[in-house]
Amino acid sequence: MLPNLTIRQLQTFREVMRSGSISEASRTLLRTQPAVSTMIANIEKELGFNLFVREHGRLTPSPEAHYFLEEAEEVLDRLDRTVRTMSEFGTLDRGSLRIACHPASSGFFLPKVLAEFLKGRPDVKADLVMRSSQVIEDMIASQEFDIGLAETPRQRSSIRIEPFRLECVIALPEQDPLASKDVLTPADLENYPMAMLFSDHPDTLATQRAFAQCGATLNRRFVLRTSLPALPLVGAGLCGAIVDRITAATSPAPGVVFRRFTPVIASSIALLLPAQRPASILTTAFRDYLRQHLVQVENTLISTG
Amino acid sequence: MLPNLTIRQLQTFREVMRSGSISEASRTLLRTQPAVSTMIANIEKELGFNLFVREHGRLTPSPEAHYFLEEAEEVLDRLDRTVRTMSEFGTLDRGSLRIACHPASSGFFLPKVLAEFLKGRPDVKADLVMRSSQVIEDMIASQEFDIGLAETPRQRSSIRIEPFRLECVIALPEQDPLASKDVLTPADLENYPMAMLFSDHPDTLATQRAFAQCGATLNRRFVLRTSLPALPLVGAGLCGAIVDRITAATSPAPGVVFRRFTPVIASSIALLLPAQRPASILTTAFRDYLRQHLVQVENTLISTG
DNA sequence: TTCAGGCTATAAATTGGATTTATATCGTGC
DNA sequence: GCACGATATAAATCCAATTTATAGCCTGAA
Repeated sequence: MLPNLTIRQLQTFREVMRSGSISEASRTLLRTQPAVSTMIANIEKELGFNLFVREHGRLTPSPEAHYFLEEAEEVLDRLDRTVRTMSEFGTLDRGSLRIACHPASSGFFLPKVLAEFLKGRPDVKADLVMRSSQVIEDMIASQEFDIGLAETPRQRSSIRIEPFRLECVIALPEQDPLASKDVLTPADLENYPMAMLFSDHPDTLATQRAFAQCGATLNRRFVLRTSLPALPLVGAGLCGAIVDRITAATSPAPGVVFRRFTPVIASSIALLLPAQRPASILTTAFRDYLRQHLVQVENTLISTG
Repeated sequence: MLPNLTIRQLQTFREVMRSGSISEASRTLLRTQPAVSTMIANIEKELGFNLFVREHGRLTPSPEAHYFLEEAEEVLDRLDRTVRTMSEFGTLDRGSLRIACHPASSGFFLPKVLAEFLKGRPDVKADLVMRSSQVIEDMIASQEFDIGLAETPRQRSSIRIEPFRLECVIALPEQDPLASKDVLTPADLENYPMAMLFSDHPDTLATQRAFAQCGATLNRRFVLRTSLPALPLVGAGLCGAIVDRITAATSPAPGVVFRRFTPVIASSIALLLPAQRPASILTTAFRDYLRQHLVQVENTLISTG
């Protein structure tokens, strides 16, 4: 029959060995002398042999006691490391984040949010990748990644979706006379040189529909893969641009002003989370943090400068 | 404030993770379901975060729970090894013996006793050295060695001494007419060729005194450092020999018979143990075992063959 | 739909091991 | 010889773990 030792027994034994005395140990352990005395006696009973030789009312550790001390220290140290590590999960000081984001958020928005979130958490690992929205959907469904930010996909049982409705805005050179208006219409932009995304993109399609409905001519001067490079073009006075709200809210854009547009062109961006499996504490915290920032972008009014 | 985990909590958690269910775990742990349920809840409270997501009355482990499982297994394994090792001390299956013996016991007696004692204890280490009795005394006093067997030294506070009085015997060729006698006297051995130890040795001195007292002539044909090589000389019919009891009792001696001698020449052999420090369990057991064998040698009658 | 049977959670009662309180014994040093 | 500091032991107490009892929830079968 093997002995059955408890952590408390190991701690008590260690302290008795360190101090060389039961009374002394009882003081540092904030217990009474009999408590320690009986606990040591119980350990000895469990082990089946004595750890100390008692003579003249003093304790002398046996060779086995010295060996046991080394073992006990290792067990206690191991447990201590575990406890420390586990409590770091609770304080968000440990863990890993696997984040997949779509092009528009990958330039400034997500890096900024992530940087803020990780400030002061040197032991948190992060894996941040940029992919097309379709690919992100699969990466979340397959649980390769913990959090996705992409254009809202159709409902799938393997993904939890939190959508945000973000109006696109018009970027204009700040000197342009149109910048005096709060809200622009297709008529205002009749034949105005514009930078826009590729033809397939929903925002492009929606813009074309808006112009067509008003009978206005859309002048697509620049075709881009992402909105970000439009900003320097606009800043240089070469064109205006239809820009998603995330890019507009976070990217540096000297010499550019943003104005609202009617009819509203809303891109539906969503937080994607793997369904079924629980998220880690860190993922949950970052999800909350990210959501908060998205809500903020959603609610920020575009004001006339 | 760091959490304070117990072994029982770790064991319980591990079982819940393994079986994937509190009810199932409670069965294998031979406890009731609420006991396990509250214990898991308490672990979560201590850690400060949940390890399982409860939905539909089922548990799903969080990523942190998987990590915690690995940690818990390591702690438990470490403790398990400790417990196993410590209980081996109790069953004498582990430990080390450092034994120093004097020449007479080093040839056959101590190796035989040690071999018997270690039978079936593959993990016990032994260090057996042969030294002069004076050196052994110091090696025990300095606690370099655990057990010494040597000629009885004077009292020292750093050594505990257990003396044994062992009569020397006469070795004779079995064909010799003297072999018919039970007890020999110096007169019987008048001018008989003898193998003996060097002149300084107490047994040699005592023998010389005995012969002198009887006015008998002692014929020292062979002078040896130990008694053992005397036996083949005696067996070959070249001489008789004064042999210490330990050598006589345990060494193979074909063609040799042993007879008592008066006046008695007694060598005082002693078990030497370090004072002050407690002996290991294994040392204590071996000391008992060795003592028993010494008593046996002490009490064995030399019978006429 | 309902019912049986699986799961988990919670409250209250119980238990048992750890702890405290109280006391005895032994040695050492003054 | 006596105070002091050590350890051991017994009895009382306390607290955490466990059991008992119960309720809620979901699933699958009738």
